[in-house]
Amino acid sequence: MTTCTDVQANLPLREATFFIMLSLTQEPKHGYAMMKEVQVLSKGRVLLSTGTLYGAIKRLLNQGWIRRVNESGATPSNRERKEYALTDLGRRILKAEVERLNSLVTTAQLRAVREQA
Amino acid sequence: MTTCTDVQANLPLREATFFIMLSLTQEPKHGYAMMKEVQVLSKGRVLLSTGTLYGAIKRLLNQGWIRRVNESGATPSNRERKEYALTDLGRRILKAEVERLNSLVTTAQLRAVREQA
DNA sequence: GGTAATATGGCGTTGGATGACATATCGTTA
DNA sequence: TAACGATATGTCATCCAACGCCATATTACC
Repeated sequence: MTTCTDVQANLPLREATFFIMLSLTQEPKHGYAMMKEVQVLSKGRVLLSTGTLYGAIKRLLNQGWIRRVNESGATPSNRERKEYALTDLGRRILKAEVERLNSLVTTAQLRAVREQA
Repeated sequence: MTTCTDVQANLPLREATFFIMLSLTQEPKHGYAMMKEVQVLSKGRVLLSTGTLYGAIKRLLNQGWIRRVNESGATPSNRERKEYALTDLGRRILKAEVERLNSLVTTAQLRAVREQA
């Protein structure tokens, strides 16, 4: 584990990372479910490859932003499924990122970015 | 020049790129001025290294997102200063990015990302 | 004359994203 | 029951933007 508890130092999040973490805000999920959720959350714009997804999960675990959640005792089958949840640190980072994003939008709109045409 | 006119395909922008382009929305600027402006726009959060700045300028020129602007005939001195401005494509991309960002914030806030503590 | 600010640029390294590949199970249906 | 698409997890090589470090030169000020 290589955790950096300085929230600001971990920003900005890349798009894939942002959506992966956002997909875990409500309840724990396993990888494949996260992939599908990201697709919905991003309105189809972000289609994670498995390389991105499982690479990110590995990294996020290592950083202590998500943690492994034990599936409730008896598995419905021997089909492998690993569930993950946000840690408190992860939740704080995600919150800070949303605030950063919000500030970005406000700044940009003050600049009145418009099409000339 | 390796221009891709598909605006959506060029998103998301990295933070440095976003701020560099945002610094050019009002009037043309030269590199060093862009660096200072980014510092202000980001409220001190983003301090570009010259490596990032001039690397980005080179790339943005190549992509056709910014263009070189001739300084008004007689230079005030022989001090080298190269000014740049957003192209129409660049402006469209920046606008699309702000919209993407705005959508991101809305989505995230619907998800109600809050601290538990 | 010295120092800080202005100004431009190259180069090697790092780290996250990506696409390709590999593997196995589950559910449906022909 | 065989085939097929969806579910599910993972590795690997490659790419690219950002970053820190270095180099260089001019301008302003004391």
